[in-house]
Amino acid sequence: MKDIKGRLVKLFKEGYCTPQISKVAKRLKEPSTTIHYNIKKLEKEGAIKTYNAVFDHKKIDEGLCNFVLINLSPDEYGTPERIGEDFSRYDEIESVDIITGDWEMILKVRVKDQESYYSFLKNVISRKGVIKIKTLSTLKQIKTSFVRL
Amino acid sequence: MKDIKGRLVKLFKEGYCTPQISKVAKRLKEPSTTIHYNIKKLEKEGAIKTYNAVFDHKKIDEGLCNFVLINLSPDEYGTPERIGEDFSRYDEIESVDIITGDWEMILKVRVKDQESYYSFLKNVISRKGVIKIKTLSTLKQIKTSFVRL
DNA sequence: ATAAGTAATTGAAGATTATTCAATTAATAA
DNA sequence: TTATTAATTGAATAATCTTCAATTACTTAT
Repeated sequence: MKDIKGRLVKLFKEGYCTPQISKVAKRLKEPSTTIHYNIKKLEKEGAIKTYNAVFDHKKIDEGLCNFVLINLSPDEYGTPERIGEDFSRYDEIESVDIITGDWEMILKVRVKDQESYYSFLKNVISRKGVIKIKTLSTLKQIKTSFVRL
Repeated sequence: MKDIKGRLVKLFKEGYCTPQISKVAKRLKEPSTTIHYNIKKLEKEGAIKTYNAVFDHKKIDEGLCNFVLINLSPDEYGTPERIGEDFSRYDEIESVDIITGDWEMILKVRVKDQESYYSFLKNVISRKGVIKIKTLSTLKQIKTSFVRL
């Protein structure tokens, strides 16, 4: 069999979706051309970056979700973006934010289980520039990407 | 004029989008009926919850993004879900997670500016059962909802 | 206040895409 | 092996998106 599922998940994480103009038109009780015009405008303005799927991650082998707080070495204070950009390339990382306070960065990481998290921590997150890590492990998710689960 | 923009944003936060079967078919070099079949299967399994838009929140009056760590009173240890469910109803809250460690819950909150955050903190987040709050303020977002910005 | 210019809304037509259906092939279990 | 179920596919239909031209609503400068 062809592993279509895995390839679909990969594509839908970042895009390959589109708005349903006619459904929106019916819901808002406006002509579909008006809806079309306004959506294109939002896209051109850059207000909408893309359209993607929201998963039940338990069902796509990403049952473990952790928030990861990161301290950077003082050498990196000037360029936390570079490290953040590197992290952002991994499919396992849902979000990367540079923050204020006791920690410089917070990641949201989704993997299969503790074992794969340990391996991801060792091989990806622990790197030059990262001097301290604190993991907040998610016990239950109630809302994600503005979607109630 | 009709405020179509605001209404579109509200709908697209939670859904009203759909996969682009023909684009996926071309990309994966499979017949579109095969793609269609596999997508419907993922939806039936519940692996895909919905399809939605990913915004540049700065451009939709949600320029301020904060992670909020919450301590609950011991009375609420048994039912953190109830408080989480209540929070999840607010459009300003992108995610709600119950976590391990020093804090019981973490929220991701998007509002216009510091003033509206202060008001949101006072009127929504500070409530019976919440005894301590710590805000991690986002200085720069590098990736959100699996999308690099 | 008015005119000129720009932006937003809309209906009708055409282009593109999703969906259904029936048939074939592949996988699984007895 | 054989029976049963699941997955893949092409052709036809149904539905949707997109374009275009026209109208209406806003904005700005005089």
